[in-house]
Amino acid sequence: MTVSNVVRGKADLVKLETRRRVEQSIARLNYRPNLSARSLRLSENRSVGIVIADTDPAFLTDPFISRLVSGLSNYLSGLDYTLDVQGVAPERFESATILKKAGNDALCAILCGPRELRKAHFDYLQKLGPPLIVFQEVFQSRADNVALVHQDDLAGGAALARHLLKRKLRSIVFVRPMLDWCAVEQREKGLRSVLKSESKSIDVKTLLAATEGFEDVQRTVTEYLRSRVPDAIVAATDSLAGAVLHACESCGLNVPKDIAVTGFNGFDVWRYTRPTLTTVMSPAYEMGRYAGELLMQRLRGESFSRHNTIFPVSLREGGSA
Amino acid sequence: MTVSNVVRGKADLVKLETRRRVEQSIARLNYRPNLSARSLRLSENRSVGIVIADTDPAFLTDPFISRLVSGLSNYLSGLDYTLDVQGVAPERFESATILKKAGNDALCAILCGPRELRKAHFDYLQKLGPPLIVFQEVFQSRADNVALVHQDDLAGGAALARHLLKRKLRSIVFVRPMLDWCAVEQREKGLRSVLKSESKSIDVKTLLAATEGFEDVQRTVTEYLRSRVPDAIVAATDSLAGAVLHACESCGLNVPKDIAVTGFNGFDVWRYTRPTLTTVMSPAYEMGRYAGELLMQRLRGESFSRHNTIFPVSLREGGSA
DNA sequence: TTGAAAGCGTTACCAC
DNA sequence: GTGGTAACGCTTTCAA
Repeated sequence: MTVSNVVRGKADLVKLETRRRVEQSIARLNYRPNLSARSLRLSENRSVGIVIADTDPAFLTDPFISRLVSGLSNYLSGLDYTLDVQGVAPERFESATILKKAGNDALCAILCGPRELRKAHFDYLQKLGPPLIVFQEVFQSRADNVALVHQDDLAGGAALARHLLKRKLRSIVFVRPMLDWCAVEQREKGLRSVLKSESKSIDVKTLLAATEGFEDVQRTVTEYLRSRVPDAIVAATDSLAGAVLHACESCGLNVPKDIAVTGFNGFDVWRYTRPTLTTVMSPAYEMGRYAGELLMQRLRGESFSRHNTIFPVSLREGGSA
Repeated sequence: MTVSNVVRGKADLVKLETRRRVEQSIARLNYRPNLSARSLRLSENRSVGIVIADTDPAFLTDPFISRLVSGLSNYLSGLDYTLDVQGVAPERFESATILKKAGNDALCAILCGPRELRKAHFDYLQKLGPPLIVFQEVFQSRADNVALVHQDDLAGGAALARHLLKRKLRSIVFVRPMLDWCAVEQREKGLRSVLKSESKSIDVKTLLAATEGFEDVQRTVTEYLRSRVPDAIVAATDSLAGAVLHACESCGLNVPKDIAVTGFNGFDVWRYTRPTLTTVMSPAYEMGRYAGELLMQRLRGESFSRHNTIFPVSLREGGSA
């Protein structure tokens, strides 16, 4: 017990000299306290898990995800909490190690796949028990252990639409990957709703690329452009937009004169392209950090202060539209 | 015990009917096995920790790091191991939560900062006890619980130098961030060694940007270009190279005609720029995956099959040099 | 085929 | 100030 008191810094409970002796032994023996034993005793793991559904093995490569996870991780580290990260294919979601065994005080998740599948995963996560934050989804839930955190992709899509309407538009193509993400659906929805209400005559098409990979997108768009050239291409993300720009270039189109191009999630890519991208800025890092705050509040015994948080986004004008 | 046998799938030890009953109760009670208790009993956590030293709070944003961590995480997930991820400022390295408490079966690390500091952190990590893999460092160690895994940045820098020597060169600038990374040092070393041996008359300067941030790099390079224009700029990474391209453009320089530019770690950025970047391809994902293999081998009781693994890199020619 | 007992390393509680 | 005792949930061992 005295050793335990020293380790945990209960300085007033231990005589100075005893403390010294204990500290020396700790240094000599290279002792580190066993986290499992501590967790077992306190029934508190000081650890949060995040499960990320994605078909891309390099799931942390997505700039939105990497920023969100960084923000969450840093906030938790500051409070001496650990973050377990696991990527998982959407079909295998429920068998993720993190979910099968109870080793985290709270869970976070990013889902993808068909809406029904995402809903099923959402329900599964809720039933697991521990406090849960799901990012970038728009489900309803009245469970008190669940909170949703997402950015306002609907408004983002709408803002892009309004921006594009400054030029005369007859046709728009929305390019997105086959894989379903709630955020992408919302972007398209926001875009279409403004276009429809402003002008019935604009032709809006959706173009699916097999994956988010550069080649797939470039090929799909190039093929499309061969048959007809829309007035604008709205890409679901900036990296798609980067591939779209190349497709336009290879078809001899000038952006933005012949065709406008926009992205989404302005992190870095928009700066590198020529012209720079008109895009929508995403507060991904802050969302991760905020989720950490919500969770810690909840773990302190309070209830979630918000069950649904929507982060605003902002249009950022580049040269591409 | 019977319950335990059911949970662990020791089917032959339990009568079918008993198993059914247990499974029903598990479903009804929403039971998940407690990982801490299991770890304590088995003295095995089924978890690996990775500590990443970085001054950038969004430490997972770096494309090399995000790919490496994804590769490691996926490999571990496949074996039902968990990955704890923590970013930490180099000054606070030793106080990282993951390191203070023993909660992982093995550790991984990516270091940065002045060489002496990195060495100190390396020694600290070794003394912790559990099997350790350090990425992107070139230290020596004969401890049997340590392995080093890095890519051949020396050869990468040399390859770039040889490529650049195809044009007549009088002066080269190597642009890098203030923050020290072993990989960056190696790239510079490889570059300089070839330049020196091939031609004594080439002037090689190093230009330090305050951070890796786009604006910092662009400003630093633009200012430099105002006083003189070298024949080539070798950037420490692709994202620096992206900023360098903008600086060149804003100074009215044509790349590659007036000046050559190269990057490093060809993941995505090189595709987006105009012209595309001449860069060096990095096997980051594979390095993470491979580290996972090494660790699991080691945790199975064998010793590290290799204490120092060097991954080859390859030059990828773009339009910028 | 089932289950009782012991012990993994820690901390809350309490007696000294 | 110090340290004995019990208990956290699990698995190994062994007896029933």
